[in-house]
Amino acid sequence: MTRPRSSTLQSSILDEARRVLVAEGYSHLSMRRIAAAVGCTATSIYLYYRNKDALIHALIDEGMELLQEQLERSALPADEPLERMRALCRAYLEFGLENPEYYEVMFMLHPERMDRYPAEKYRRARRNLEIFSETLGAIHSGDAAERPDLKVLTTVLWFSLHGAVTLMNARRIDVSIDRKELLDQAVSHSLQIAARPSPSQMTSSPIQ
Amino acid sequence: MTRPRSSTLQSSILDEARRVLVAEGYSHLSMRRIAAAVGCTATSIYLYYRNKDALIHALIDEGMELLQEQLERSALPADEPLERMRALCRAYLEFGLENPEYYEVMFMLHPERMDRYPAEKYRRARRNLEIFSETLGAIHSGDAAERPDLKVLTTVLWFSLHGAVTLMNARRIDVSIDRKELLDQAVSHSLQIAARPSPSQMTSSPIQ
Amino acid sequence: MTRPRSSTLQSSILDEARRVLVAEGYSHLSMRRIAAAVGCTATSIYLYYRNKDALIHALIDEGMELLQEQLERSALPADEPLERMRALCRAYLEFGLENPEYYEVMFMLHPERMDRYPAEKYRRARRNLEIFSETLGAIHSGDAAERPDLKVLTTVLWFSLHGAVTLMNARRIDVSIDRKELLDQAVSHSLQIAARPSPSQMTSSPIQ
Amino acid sequence: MTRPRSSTLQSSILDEARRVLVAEGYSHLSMRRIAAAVGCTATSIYLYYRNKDALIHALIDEGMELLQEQLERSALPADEPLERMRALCRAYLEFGLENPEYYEVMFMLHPERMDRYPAEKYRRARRNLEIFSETLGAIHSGDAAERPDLKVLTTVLWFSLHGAVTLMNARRIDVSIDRKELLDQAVSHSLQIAARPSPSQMTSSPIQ
DNA sequence: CATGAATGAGCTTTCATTCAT
DNA sequence: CATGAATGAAAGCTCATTCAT
Repeated sequence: MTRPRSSTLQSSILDEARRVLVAEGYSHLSMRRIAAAVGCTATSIYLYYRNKDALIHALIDEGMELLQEQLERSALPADEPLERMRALCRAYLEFGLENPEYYEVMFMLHPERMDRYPAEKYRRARRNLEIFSETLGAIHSGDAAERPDLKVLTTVLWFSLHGAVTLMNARRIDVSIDRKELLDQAVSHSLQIAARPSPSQMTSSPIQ
Repeated sequence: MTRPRSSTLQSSILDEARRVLVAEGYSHLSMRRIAAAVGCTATSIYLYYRNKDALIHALIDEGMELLQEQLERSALPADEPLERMRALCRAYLEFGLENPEYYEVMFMLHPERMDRYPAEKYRRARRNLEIFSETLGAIHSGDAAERPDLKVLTTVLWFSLHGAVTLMNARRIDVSIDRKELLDQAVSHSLQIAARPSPSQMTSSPIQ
Repeated sequence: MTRPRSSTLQSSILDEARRVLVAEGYSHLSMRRIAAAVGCTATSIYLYYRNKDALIHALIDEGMELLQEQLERSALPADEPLERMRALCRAYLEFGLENPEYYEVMFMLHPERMDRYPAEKYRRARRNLEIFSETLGAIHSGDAAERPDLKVLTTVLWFSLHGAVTLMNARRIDVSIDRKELLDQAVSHSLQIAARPSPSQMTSSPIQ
Repeated sequence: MTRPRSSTLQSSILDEARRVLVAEGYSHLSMRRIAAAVGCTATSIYLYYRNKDALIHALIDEGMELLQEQLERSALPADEPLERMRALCRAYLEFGLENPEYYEVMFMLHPERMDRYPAEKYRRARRNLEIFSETLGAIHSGDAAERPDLKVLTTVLWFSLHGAVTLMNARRIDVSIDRKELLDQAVSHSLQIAARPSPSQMTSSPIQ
């Protein structure tokens, strides 16, 4: 009556799309299947999303926002940059491991495979990296001259986290390995980005 | 009469499957297309591979072997463990970046999504990790007591490399970042695994 | 309040339908597309046109009127019947060649394939033929007794012109043929209708 | 038993395609409909025709061949060129009027709307025009110097015939007109191509 | 006068797979 | 050892149209 239902179908569609995606993966996500599950015709989906890509973009968007929230929430209690960074890493891993298919659409889809990719959608994605960048910058604040580019460092940090999430989600990890310790070590290793000596030193004598 | 020509078709199929995979990507890898390219009918493929999954498993197998060869070849000239490790990291990245589709099938396919998955297939995959493990073990040879489990360390190292390969292949990296420097830094960061202090120290004061 | 603005949408729809037709062809003429272009919903079109056929009939009507105008305008300066006829032929060809999609809808649609076809719609179409008829009649004014039926002659003339328009628009003409000369000859041949000897002579000795 | 049936499905498909085409027109010709009518799945059609275009091309081809046969058969008994020409015109009209949809696919489809048009298919189409050309050439044999290009004359002749076929098939002809006389006059007019004076004369004094 | 929501039928095409031979 | 024939399911998408408001 107070029309909380006028947007129902649209959100049901997104809900169901997310569900199918999470449960069965990207390749099983079809318009028809969503429609069947949500109780409308495939055609109706097109009333709300111009095409399948648009629907997926909405999902990605949603995921990026969710991740951003989780990252920001996790970083709040930490007042020291390094602690903040550790919290961020943990939050990122958590998000990726708890929302594996979400994560997959967000970070594993190859853009060249999406016909129409709205560049604008990447902005929100970058925002998440910037959260890491800023914290990393705070840690390294003193020695701007000698450290490698902040963008590069952030990306390398991202590599670690992303590798952890995707390999674990793809069940590529030996089951005999203790999951908790693995995650701890992954975080520790990631944090070493923050402790890296300058690249010149690195090259000459990487270990000590 | 008893010439091994009968095995020709089987190997042609695998060759062609690999070619299609590398050239056009996993999503274009269909039985029909392989058959057309190899000059037989789609039906014939089923003489040698129970189904598409089986064929893909064979491809994965082959890819793992190829990667293993490349890793071993790259490590040969290095007689110092750390140099060896650096060579291994570089070789891994190179393989992943030069064979993106191959790499994807090898490491990004979710086993639970393939029907009838023979767990046995992963054995060869693990061999590749062992190459890293052994080198890592050699570096850490002295302090077995205090360092974290070798398997764990190797896996964390793998995270870094895998993250680098997949994010770069998925074109998720800011184009303004210099590719070469990024790779150098990724390798450097990965090598820090070999330089890690003991975990207890890590936890208390990760930097210093 | 009583301003004729209410007729605006109706005419916009027709305008847009014509534009889409001319620019993109009959096969792209869909209710949705028209609605999108005109800035209303597809549903609104049904307020003014019972269905797609009705809309198309309106278009045909309009096209017939347009053709009529062009024919009449072209014939104005000619005071001699034969010159008038030549002008009419040229104008007809011009119209057909310059508005291929329009022409197609006007003259190539099969009425039996349109549901609910209002035969009355053809009246305006016939007016265009009458323009030719009248001129033809003026040329032949003397020998009413022996010439074939004027309607028949006009139709045969129409055959020539229509054949020229449609084959050229369908790109069925050998590209090595000079377009201008072809048109000249087509007009010349059409004009021979006006110069035809009586049918009896025709049959006995068509040439000489 | 003597396997006259091995090619049955293929020919049934073509038969049905032709039937649908003739009965309901090009726009109603769908793979599904053909499959349903012929009793197989839509997929099976693709065993014999690579896609819808290929199927249509087969139809066109068939039609062109049929027309050629009819033209040649009709011309046989005539030993005088002009009589031969008259027979050809009549045969062409007959073919077009008796196989309206066939004719439509053959001559009214716009090639630019067919994605993949095999240029080779046009060869057979041209052969049919050449039959006219040759006969026209025989009539005009003496005065090669002054007559317009033979190709042009043939095309203009074709205009007349094509216009007659298409307008009649599209039911655009006033029902009060006697069909037989109309056809006679159309043939007569077409034959005037063979009797045309040189273009220069035409222009100076078209009627006498 | 106009809309928003929804439908159902339809489209071409691709796919992995099976079965009789 | 290999094929040719055929299937059934599924895909993304567009269409004209309706109905309640």
